[in-house]
Amino acid sequence: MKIAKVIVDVPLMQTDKPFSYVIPSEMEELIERGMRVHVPFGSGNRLVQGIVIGFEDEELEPSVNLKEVSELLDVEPVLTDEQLWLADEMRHSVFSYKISCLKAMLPNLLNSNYDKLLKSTDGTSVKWSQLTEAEKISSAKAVRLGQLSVEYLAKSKENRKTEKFLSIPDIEKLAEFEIEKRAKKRLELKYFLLRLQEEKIAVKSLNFSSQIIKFFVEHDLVKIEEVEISRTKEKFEAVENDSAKILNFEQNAAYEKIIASSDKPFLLEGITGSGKTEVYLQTIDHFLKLGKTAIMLVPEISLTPQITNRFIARFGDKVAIMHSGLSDGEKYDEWRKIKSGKAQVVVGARSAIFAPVENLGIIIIDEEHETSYKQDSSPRYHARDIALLRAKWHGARLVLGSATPSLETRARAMRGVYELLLLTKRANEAAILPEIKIIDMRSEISDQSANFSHSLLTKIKEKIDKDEQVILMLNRRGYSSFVMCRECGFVVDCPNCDISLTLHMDTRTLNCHYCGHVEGIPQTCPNCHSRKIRYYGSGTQKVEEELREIMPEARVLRMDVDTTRTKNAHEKILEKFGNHEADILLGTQMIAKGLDFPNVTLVGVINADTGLNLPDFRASERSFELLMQVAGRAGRADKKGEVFIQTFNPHHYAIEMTKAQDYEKFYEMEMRFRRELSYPPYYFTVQVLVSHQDEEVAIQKSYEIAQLLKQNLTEKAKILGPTARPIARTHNLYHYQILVKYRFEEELESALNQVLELTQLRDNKNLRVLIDSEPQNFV
DNA sequence: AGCACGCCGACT
DNA sequence: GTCGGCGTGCTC
Repeated sequence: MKIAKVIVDVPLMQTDKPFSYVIPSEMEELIERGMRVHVPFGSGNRLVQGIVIGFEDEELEPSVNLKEVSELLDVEPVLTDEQLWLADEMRHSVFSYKISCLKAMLPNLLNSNYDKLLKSTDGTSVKWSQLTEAEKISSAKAVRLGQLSVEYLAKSKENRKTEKFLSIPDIEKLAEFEIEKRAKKRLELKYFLLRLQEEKIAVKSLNFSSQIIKFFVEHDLVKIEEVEISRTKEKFEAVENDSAKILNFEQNAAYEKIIASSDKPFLLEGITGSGKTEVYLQTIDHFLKLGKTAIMLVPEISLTPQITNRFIARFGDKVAIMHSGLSDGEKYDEWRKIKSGKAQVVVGARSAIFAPVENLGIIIIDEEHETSYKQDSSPRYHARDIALLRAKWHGARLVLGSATPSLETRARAMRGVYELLLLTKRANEAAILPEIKIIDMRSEISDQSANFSHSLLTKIKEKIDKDEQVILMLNRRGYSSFVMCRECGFVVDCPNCDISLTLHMDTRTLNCHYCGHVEGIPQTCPNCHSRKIRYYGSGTQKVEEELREIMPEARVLRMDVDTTRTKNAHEKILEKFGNHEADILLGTQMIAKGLDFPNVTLVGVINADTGLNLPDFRASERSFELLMQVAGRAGRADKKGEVFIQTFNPHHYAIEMTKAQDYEKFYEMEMRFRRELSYPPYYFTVQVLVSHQDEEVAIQKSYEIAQLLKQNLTEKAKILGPTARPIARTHNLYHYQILVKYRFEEELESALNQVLELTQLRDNKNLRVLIDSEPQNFV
């Protein structure tokens, strides 16, 4: 008797282990590791989805009565052996359920309901769900033999995009077929088809009515087939081809080293404009030529057409793009394209690291310092860790690229764990580094404006007069707009969370960013009933208003969460700005990344400080990275760029090092500080977050947990807290956190698992415990 | 999560 | 006497 070990889709601690099911004999030769199944689960035998992770020949515990697998959901495995292994490896660090790890690797569509369409070579097709059990088995065998092809079908129609194509099975027959002279349209189509060069033509591109075409179909003169088309296809057609550029000496040295050895990962550290992307493109090309595949990770926020088009231009339809803007159906299309081997280059955000490519040659993580590579919900994996595992499995290269590497990465490069490759020159040698000016807002507050210094305003005017463009960044971290009464100072707070509500001008509502609570904007102060209640939209909106008042002649484009909510809004704004339909692009962080507008000669940072004083040991690092990055937007072509940074902390080292554009010095200073305070990269960190409705319970339990950790860890581990979270209450829960700093703790994993076990006790029913290894955000 | 088993209160 | 309250515990 053959038995399947199945991980069921019931994300709970008690069910987080393989369950054994008997494989019905007719399924025996079809079932494989990595396939999805339906199995009866629990006393009610409700059907749940599960993933087969292995087999046993004998049942290990004959005492338990095994049930049978009800249904095989796949004809070929949706998860590879490598992915099953990745899930096992991941689990040591993410403290999540195995099923969650597995599901993170599948497109959403496969995690929900869908059907399969079996297509035979003669064009007929049948839905899997309509087959009898016996037919299912014979069909599956036919798929194996290549007699049938299979297509997954979402239950909801809009997930699939097809187009009808026409082909001519027998041109002779068509030529000989007589059509009456008075049937002018039919004759027209006949001659059109006879002159046709292409093998297939899209029906919609023909200028003939469906009636006419139907006549040809009925006489077997033409064949119509419905072809699923990739939703992203249009994009490929619009991009012009591009070929490799000549590398400069440094770029070439980096290229040679990367292709030469896979001993250790590379850190490609190159200043803005040094041509990292060209190195990526050429190394990828090298591996493609060897018949291998590539994964290129880019932060979600920079996954703009400007970036993706460079890959499409170079590699054409070998590229699959994966980002969160795609619908489930589109993501699924791309996944299939990769899985089938049609795409060999995957460009995508964090989750693209799981792309089902085989024969991986190289993984590149651009802007490796970006925190978005760490998922901030379960499973809390870091794409870099997954990349290391995959590179190991495939013997592939791993390249981490950045102008401002994270301290962790750079420190590893210094210790020789990674090989450091430096690009110190701009690829376009004419381009010079921008000049950065720090404006001390303590002495320069303009009487005209609350946000602009006199010198920045003057400079903006000067640039606009010269017909050059300006980018203005408002640092929104730790700062959002709220409604306040001018009379009594009352601020509207969220009833569930200890935080003020954020104003959304587009929907005219007050929203809580934590629990999603929404309410209307009050007309009078709820506290003192004064009418002097004032508000502004997003910070950017307020700045925009000010700008319009001071400089009515300037054309301003605003880019923030409010203006980019709709699909493609992002792209449209950038396109407009690129066409010089505006003089000023005003936005939040999202404008700092990867944009390249040659006509931009001034970058202004309105408020450099907001991120600086956050209660997060990475606050300086983040600010420095962001400022360096936004500074890089100025003067990328032959025009010289200028950068104005407004700050109330002009002597903060993150600001001073930005002015000097000196990563090395910043690295040194920041490392010293991290060493003194025992933070990464000198120590590893893990955070335990304890939440409960009752604050007393939350406090008490978090002390218990801290105690448990102390008992199980060595004296060298440093346990901070428990302390209340910066926002102590959200969703009506009180949050307390414990931070463990450690170097070598063999018992850490088991101690943390013990903490999780605690939550299983009945008196801890309402206690929520989250474990986050190497947390990236403390606010 | 679901679902059943189980052991106490107010009802035809 | 019994219907049903939801506390407790298990799921191959």
